[in-house]
Amino acid sequence: MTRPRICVRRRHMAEKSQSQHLFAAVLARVHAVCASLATEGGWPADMDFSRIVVEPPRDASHGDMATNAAMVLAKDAKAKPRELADRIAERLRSDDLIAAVDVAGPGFINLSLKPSAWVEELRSVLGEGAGYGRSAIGASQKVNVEYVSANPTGPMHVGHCRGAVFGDALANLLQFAGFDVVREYYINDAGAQVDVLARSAFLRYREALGEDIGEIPDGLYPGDYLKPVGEALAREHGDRLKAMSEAAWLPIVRSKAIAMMMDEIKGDLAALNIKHEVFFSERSLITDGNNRVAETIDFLRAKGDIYEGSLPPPKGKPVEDYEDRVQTLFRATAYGDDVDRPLIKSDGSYTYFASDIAYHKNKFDRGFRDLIDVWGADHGGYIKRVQAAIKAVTDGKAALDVKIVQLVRLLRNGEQVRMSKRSGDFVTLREVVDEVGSDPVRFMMLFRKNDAVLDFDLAKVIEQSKDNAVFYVQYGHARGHSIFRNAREEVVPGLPEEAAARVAYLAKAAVVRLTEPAELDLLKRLAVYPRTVEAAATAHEPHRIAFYLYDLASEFHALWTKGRDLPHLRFIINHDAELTKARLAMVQGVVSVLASGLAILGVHAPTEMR
RNA sequence: GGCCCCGUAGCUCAGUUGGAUAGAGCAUCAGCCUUCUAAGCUGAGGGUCCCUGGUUCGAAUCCAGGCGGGGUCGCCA
Repeated sequence: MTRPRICVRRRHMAEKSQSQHLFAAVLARVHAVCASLATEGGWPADMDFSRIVVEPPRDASHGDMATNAAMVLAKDAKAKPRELADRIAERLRSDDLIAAVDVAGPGFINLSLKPSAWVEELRSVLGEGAGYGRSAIGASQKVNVEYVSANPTGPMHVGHCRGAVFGDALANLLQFAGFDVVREYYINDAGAQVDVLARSAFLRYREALGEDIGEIPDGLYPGDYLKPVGEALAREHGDRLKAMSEAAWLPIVRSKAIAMMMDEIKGDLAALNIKHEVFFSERSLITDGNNRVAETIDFLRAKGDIYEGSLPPPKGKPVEDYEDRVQTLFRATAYGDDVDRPLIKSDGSYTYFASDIAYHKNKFDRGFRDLIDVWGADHGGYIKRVQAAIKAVTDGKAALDVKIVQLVRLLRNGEQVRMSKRSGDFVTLREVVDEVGSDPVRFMMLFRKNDAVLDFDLAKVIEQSKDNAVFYVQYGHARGHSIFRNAREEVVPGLPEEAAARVAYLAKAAVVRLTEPAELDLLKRLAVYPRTVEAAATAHEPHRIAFYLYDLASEFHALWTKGRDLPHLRFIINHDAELTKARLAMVQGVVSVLASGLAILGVHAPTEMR
């Protein structure tokens, strides 16, 4: 999936964000050195610096940061990588942030920063508070994130959960990275399934009026959740609907049922801490004054992307009543799809795909160039055709990234939770959230790449042990606050309880007293947070935040534990208030970043754990 | 059969968009420990990154082909 690269803009933004965090700051200095070497050495004017990166080396013994600048530029500069690296290294040595520079391997430049650099970064963490890690790479560009979009024919079930949480966290992440995000839900209220919903609700309506409706017939929705709809209809309309023809009552019942189902779905989502800004009705595409599906088809027809023709029979298992017929087709193959796709069904109504094209065109018309859809694994085969359609309908000016979330296997103590065979009786999202709470659901759904299948164990996610990543990370945050409480009683009585006041108080601490290697390691971990945010946002991968938080919590817990054997490493030093305050400042840094990351994931950051 | 996704330690999974000697947790083994908040800690062993070729300074990562698992394949949404 190629996303639009707006190079000029991007470079501009990169420069703007350079002062925002340490890795970007060092990258800027590497750029500056290379630029001066370029003018002196007469390197080609169009040399590409964009491939230069500054990143933490995998092996910590190589220093704090490494850059590939020499290897990337060697060819264009007509120099050997090692020699070029030596020249770059020589100039970096005089930098005030950098303590040591050496050249290794094929031409890596390894940098060790002065301890003061990390300590300064901690000052930034405290200075920026909740804003630390916020990025400008989004450049306020509009992004539409469409997720959940469950059919309004019943409550949400567990299957919807992962996409809902993923989409929501991704939206949070993009917002934090400086994008102008709209969270959107597409209500499929136009297909045959909502007519089935209406007929099912009508039965419940008759039932509410005292009629014995017996068994719900096959093909209708049997769930009890439609009973309140029937009752509401009976209250509002009495028995008047019964006298009407189906053509007359169906729209009335349908819109009532859809409205009540959407209320229920919104309640389910609220239980997971999810709120969309836009609920877009599929039906509104054709009923809202003008028929936008027809308009879109005309638009494509004018471009020559629509024709009447027949398709080869589907491969795979033979279709029972396959009948070769001429139909209205979108020339998807011209835009990278495998076959052309029908837009109008044999009964004359639009296919789902036809409305979907109009819907995505509508997003484009609303000013979005960056579209993200979150779908379930069973929709993988649908990606190419929608991307093809968007290419056609926007002249390639908008790009759609489809994030597929894989299946979740619901377990309890290692045993798969089976859904009952009786249709209509499924495990609802609400049941799961009620049982384990929203935090474990959200965190565990995000503690895995979206395209890998996930086991979700109802028993394990509420365990309070190190094996449970949710607990482990939240406890890190709570432990920080516990340390504040103890410090207030023992050594630092003036430490404010209120967060902003405490941060301001600790920002004045003598952080230069943080000199222990383990402490500096923790500060280094904090310093990669902004970088992690940017990388995760660019890749559309919120799971990276979850893994980062786990690592940060782990390092924090480890340092705490070291204080048991080595009392001089404890955060609270009774005879030294100044050192204690410096360490509390570090703890505050950890607490701030944990809170920030958890907020992106939509998980609470508790100040104590029962 | 076409297309899409996945394949990394015994197990569950990361791997910073192509970087250096591939990492973490669980499990196993060996020591230590009983706390500033309840999660114990430190270390060790453990690898054909599914296979074969290609691209280049450099591949778990990109490309081609194959193997294995899953999903999907007119007029469902």
